[in-house]
Amino acid sequence: MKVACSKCNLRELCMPVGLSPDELDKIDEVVTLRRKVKRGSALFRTGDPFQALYAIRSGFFKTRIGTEDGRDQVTGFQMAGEIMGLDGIVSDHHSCDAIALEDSEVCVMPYERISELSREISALQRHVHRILSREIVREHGVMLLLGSMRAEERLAACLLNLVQRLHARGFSGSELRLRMTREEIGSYLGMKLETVSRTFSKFADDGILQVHQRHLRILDIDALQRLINQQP
Amino acid sequence: MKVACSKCNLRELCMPVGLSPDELDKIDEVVTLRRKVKRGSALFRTGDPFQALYAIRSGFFKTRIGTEDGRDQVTGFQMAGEIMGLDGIVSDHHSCDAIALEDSEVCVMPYERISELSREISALQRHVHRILSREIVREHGVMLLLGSMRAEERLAACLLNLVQRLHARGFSGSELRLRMTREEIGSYLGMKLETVSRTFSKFADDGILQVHQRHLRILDIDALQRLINQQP
DNA sequence: CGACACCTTGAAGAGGTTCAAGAAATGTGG
DNA sequence: CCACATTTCTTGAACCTCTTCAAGGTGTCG
Repeated sequence: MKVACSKCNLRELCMPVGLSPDELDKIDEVVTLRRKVKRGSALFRTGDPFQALYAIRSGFFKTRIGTEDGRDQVTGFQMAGEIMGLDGIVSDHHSCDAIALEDSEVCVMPYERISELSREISALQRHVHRILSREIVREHGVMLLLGSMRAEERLAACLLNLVQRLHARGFSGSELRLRMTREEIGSYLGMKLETVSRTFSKFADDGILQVHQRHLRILDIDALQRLINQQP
Repeated sequence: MKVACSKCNLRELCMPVGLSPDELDKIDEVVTLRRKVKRGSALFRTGDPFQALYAIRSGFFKTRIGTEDGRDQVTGFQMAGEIMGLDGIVSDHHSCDAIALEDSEVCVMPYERISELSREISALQRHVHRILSREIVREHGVMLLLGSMRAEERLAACLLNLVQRLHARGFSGSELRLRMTREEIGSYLGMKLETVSRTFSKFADDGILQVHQRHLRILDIDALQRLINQQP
């Protein structure tokens, strides 16, 4: 039932590499339990006490922040092997919602345990730092996207990013099934759902993409790449 | 010449609180040297090998990322007591530029030393995690700003944020001297310098702000606050 | 004092939003 | 398994915000 990290096929995504057998044994104690999250429900919500980081074992999530006045911003989409909950460290409370976009399962890694172990295993310490830093760099990229790109470029960048991450997990490098709505994509990319839909249609007209609802087939990946590498 | 961290008046901004005298002694070894950075020059640049984190002792910085096609996004403005360089941890190379906007001085904290010490001092370990997490949460806020706010709201949010951070450092809560150009503000906020200028003028017309070049006086801070708390 | 960078303002234009209506897919309950 | 309700997606047309282009003003530094 519970698969040890040391035997998990996602280990290279979540855990440091190059550990000694001794260290590998200890690492197995990081994950205390698994938790299933139904599509549409929350792994954690803004304000929840922070206790653990979560590695996605299977499924797909969005994270989002909201404001009192009802504004809503999707801050990212997360897939297998990625870590959620980093936002909670600073204040001991989560500052965003993590919502499953399909039935999912996560590995619960109590923060206290991670902290203790990374004082013993410097490779783990380094790994935790890297995960945090990687998220900062990822968000820099989103800021570039939101701050300086136009609608077509944003969507192209988002699709390329998704397909590349899926490809790294053994899925097709040209075909994907979106787990999110046009509205969620729009929220992430700072545009309205109608604009997302129109841009999909334009890509289809241009022969870059085949769009059937949430099934996408990328016909011309170079064209997508060119879109984001060219100044308007 | 070199002021020990334990005696630095910015200690509460950079360093963990509640350390034992013994731990305080060790903390002093984190900062190996100070480095002056002239206005306009870089503390580090994209591609530079990552070796240290930097705490701002005095001055003001911007961080920015660029792309091959000449796009440019300011990812943040940093002031005394704030930490830079976190982006470099993940890949051992910096992924943004840190540029001084006025003559500045930073405390160099070699990453190796921080890592070693935070294995010994769990308060330091926790502190490093918090700093990284805080940056992630800050960037979530910027994503909300860029993804869902309009020009006036963005500028209002930016000004409130700046003045609040300055206030926390003992400066006025209503008056400030900008260290950056309209273009840099615009890059940060995802708008053109003309729009920044126009929005300043509008705020002045509305009696919210006095604007004389880079000297700003906030006349109605509640009005600014209301601007960002109201849906369009 | 002159050169340069920075800022302001106007007018025209483009890109994206809003509002609206209908189509397609998905889920629900009988 | 089908009928119906609901959610999601697409598309059109009018509108609005911000950008672009342009010109002139202001401040700063050698």
